[in-house]
Amino acid sequence: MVNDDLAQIFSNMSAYMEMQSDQKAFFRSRAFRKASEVISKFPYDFADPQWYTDIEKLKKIEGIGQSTAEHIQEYVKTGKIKDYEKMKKESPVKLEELLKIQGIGPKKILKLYKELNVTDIKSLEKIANKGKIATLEGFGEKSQNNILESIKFAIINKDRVSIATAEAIITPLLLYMKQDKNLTKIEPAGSYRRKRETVGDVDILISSKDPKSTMDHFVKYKEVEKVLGHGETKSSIWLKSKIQVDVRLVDVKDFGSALQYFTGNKEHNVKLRNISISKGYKLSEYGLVDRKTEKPIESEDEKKVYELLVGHYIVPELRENLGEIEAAQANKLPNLITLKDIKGDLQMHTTHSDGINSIEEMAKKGIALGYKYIGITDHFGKLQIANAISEKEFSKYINDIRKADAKIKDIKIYASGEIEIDKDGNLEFDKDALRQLDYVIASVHFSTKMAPVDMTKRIIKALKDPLTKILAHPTGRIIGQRPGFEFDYQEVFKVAREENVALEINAHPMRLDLNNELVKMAVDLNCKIIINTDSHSIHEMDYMRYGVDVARRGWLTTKNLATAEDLSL
DNA sequence: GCCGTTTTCGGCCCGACTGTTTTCAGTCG
Repeated sequence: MVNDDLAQIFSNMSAYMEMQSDQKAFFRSRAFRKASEVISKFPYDFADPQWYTDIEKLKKIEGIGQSTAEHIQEYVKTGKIKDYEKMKKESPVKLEELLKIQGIGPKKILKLYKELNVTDIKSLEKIANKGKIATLEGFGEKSQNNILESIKFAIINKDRVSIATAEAIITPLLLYMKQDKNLTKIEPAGSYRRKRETVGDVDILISSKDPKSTMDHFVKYKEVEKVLGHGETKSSIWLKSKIQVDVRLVDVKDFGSALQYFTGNKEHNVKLRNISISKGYKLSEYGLVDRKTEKPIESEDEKKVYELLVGHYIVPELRENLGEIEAAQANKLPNLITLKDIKGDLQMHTTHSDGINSIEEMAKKGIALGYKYIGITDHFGKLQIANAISEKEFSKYINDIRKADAKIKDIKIYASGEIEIDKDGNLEFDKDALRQLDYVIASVHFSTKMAPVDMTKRIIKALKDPLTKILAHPTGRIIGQRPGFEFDYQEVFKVAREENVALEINAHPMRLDLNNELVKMAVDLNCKIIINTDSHSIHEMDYMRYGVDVARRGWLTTKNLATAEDLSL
């Protein structure tokens, strides 16, 4: 959505301003930051004419004034903001790139540039490896190591975008491709089809009655920045949104085996090919053929390829060579959950803390999604920036939820709160207040660099508090920005099971935490898993599907999917 | 740059944490 791009741009402009030292720039920086926050949470698409064409309407949004409103208009119309382009051009450093490194911000970047001539990640890494950062005033040995570690993480995650971003880019491209009347089949493949949490290049498989004209149509897509390759069976484009898309054209009769091949992953395919050999076949993107007679067995229908080789169809989400092939052979594939199995959403924020919609609005959205219940979980205690609920504000908070619950008949509204687990593993809020809630959702936001053994103790203690019913975003990772903190997952999961605490899959596309591997571990340990969106607005409640994708990739069935009843709410 | 007046200027969110210091600046949420 254009809002996400705008939010990112204003956040970057804020950083550029912060690099200047005068008072005026300081407050401009704050204004940009505020605008970025407001835009990122805004529930309607600015690209919709009813918003961007009406400057007075834009200015009514808190935090957006004349200048920001004009910038929004400019961006929707032209795809660029001149002031921002100017900032980028005039800056001696690649700020956007360097800001991805944890622990350094505009001020430190400026210092690194002035003292050591650091201009991008590459020069930063070089200087850090030479040990020069540790000698700089305000930096030290630890800062240097943290920078190096963060660089490694940033490099690994370079050029990958979240599944939600990829989806927003690919969906209109698929629609555009379908306008071509010669196109007979189209299906995205690769990690995108497997619903991986991040996507590098996107592979799309197509068939056409007229390959040449369909490929011409593809490379003429209006979002193309550069055509990287243009042939009759394979073309590649680099989109303005900085993502590469490869299209492969195959004969309709080979579509199934080609789709199988290009969906992967690699290890899964290797194993499948070995199985085909042992059965006297040969499997490639051109079909399943008899090894001796070279006679084609099956090529058009992917499902049949699987049924012939391993007995049952394996859905793309499971194709990671994590036991799915053996499970298919033994007729023990899990009956994976689907979005329809989700009966409610037990983590969301409202205007009582840092959300932008009211309790009633969230409830109505819940009804529209067909939910039986929702849980309001505003921030409590110390998180001042999140406008957390203080002990003084508590009674109004809980009363408001009870009132809304009494008023709105078609959905149950639970009263809860997202409570910080302090360094020692205690829930950081007045216990008498917490007891009035229907449940407590506990999570870690601070002091995340603890030794794993201490973090394990800390979380376990919180799980053993009888008030805790859900452990939210257990590892705290933010995709592409920071890895999760480490602890003894098995140990923590076992305690969660014993204490009947559900482990959360946070469905926000930047979190997806637990990830699929940890979901599988938790499922194997027979833990209860809950999927919540952690929404800060009604439109984020639609993120549930990303959480369901992770759950499916983690082999989750309804047996281990927690409901309100399971948590005895 | 935004906002709200005391209406065209003056004030603007804040606490914890980290790594660096020995009282603090920068970062983060």
